[in-house]
Amino acid sequence: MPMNREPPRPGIPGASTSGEPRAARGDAVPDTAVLLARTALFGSLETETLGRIAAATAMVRVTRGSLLFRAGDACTGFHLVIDGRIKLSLHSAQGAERVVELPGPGQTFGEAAMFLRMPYRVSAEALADSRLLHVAATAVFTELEQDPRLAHRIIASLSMRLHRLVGEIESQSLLSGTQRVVGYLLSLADAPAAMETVVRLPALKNVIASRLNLTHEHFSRILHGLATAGVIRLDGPDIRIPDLEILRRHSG
Amino acid sequence: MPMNREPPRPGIPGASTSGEPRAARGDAVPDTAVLLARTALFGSLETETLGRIAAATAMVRVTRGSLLFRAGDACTGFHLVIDGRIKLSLHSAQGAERVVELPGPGQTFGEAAMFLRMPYRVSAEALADSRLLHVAATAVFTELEQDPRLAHRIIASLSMRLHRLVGEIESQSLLSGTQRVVGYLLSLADAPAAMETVVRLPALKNVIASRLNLTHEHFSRILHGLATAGVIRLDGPDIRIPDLEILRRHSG
DNA sequence: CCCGCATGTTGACACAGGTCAAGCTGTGAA
DNA sequence: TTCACAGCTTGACCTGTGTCAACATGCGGG
Repeated sequence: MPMNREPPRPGIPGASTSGEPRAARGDAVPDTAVLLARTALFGSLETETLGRIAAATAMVRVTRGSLLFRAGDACTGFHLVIDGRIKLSLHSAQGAERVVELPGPGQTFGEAAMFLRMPYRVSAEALADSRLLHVAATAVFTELEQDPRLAHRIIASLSMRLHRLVGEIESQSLLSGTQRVVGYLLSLADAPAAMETVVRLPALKNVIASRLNLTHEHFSRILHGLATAGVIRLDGPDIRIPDLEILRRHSG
Repeated sequence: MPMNREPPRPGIPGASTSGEPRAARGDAVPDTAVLLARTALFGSLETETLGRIAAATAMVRVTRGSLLFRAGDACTGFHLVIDGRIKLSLHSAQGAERVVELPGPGQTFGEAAMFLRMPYRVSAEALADSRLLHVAATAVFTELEQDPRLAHRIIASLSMRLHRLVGEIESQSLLSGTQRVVGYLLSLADAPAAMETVVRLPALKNVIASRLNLTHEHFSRILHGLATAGVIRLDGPDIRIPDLEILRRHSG
């Protein structure tokens, strides 16, 4: 097996009954309701509401390389990543792939398709062995009737995603390849300090390249260009950034 | 003044008090509530709810070339186009422009910024003398508390927009210039008939070019390429499509 | 009626980024 | 230990699209 950059935590007891709603004693997975309460969508909801949603939530385990769903499949709910990494991608008629997003722990995906009651537009593949929660659409819809706060959250979350997608379009049409890479590296380095920062790419380089709408060859050249310019240093999957400000100013 | 492809209806009496919530007798503008009820957002809402929202709605008139708002401005509500045409665009630091959307009569914009309570991400400029309704955010928020149906509508509308934006990203990263132009022409020709169809570009060609992420020169060449290939015929702002199926199959 | 400017077309050329191909490197399996 | 292969790098080359510049066209205003 090739390099696996995000191995599952070593000590997870088998618990082979995947799809079980609530994790039991000793398992590394916290309570479903607790996990849901940590998301932007369900944070600070009433305990009862949360409980009912948790009851309609199932744990899903996917192994590296397996498909969670593909574009065109019916959508029965949305997903929350517990651990691992998922690749959301579009596919052209000729087979070309374009990675759209790489949700990791704490992130959700599939809400838009769920609320539209339309099939998925993207395919989802596990880049590492992953555990997710699948929240059934029906539960969300029934709670939505009752709780205006939940509606607020959903609206805010969708708007935020819309906002970010516009940013995506902006970066793709107005920025050069190098600028997109720089912007991406800066977005990974959430620390705003001017100190040396190390970022780890959340997936293999060819995946990141596609996420940035570049070929992996071009991405490689850009990275090495930045390295010879001295604004980053390459170290396998890690990228050392001596000074974030200098990198930010490096327009290309 | 240069060519104006979308002149305001000829016989609109002055009614110089712009910003008046409700249009009076004789004016070509229907009742605010009626206009709102026609949108996907507010359709089939209770009359009272609609009335309260209509009371918080103001008519806005903008002349061709003037800015409705620019990126970074605070957002106090969203807009519904009554007539005319608005250009929503992004601007790079170097001054390059990218047209994102061209909302016309019946279409809305600015919801995402409103719900996020964040400043606008795009600028809005009138491409023709236009009339719009501005719906105050406060009114939407208060009605949202009460009416779960409104919440549903908003969620559906945001999801739909998200869906379309993903399509935008797909077309930009997976399709060639010619394919994007063909796709755009087909989207303008809503008639699914195989009969000869005439579509009129909703804005000047340089604007459409930017909307498709092309230079106007390249757009011109693509259009003439399609014309010499025989799949379309050019006639100023009109484009005649002898057979939609043949155009659809024309990949490149 | 003519001038001027906005708009669009066309040509020559440049360049970012894609394609193809060869080779390197490190990890996992045998 | 060795092998095989996935991942990555590097080089040579190609092409789609952008840039720049010249010119056509047509509407609106003086």
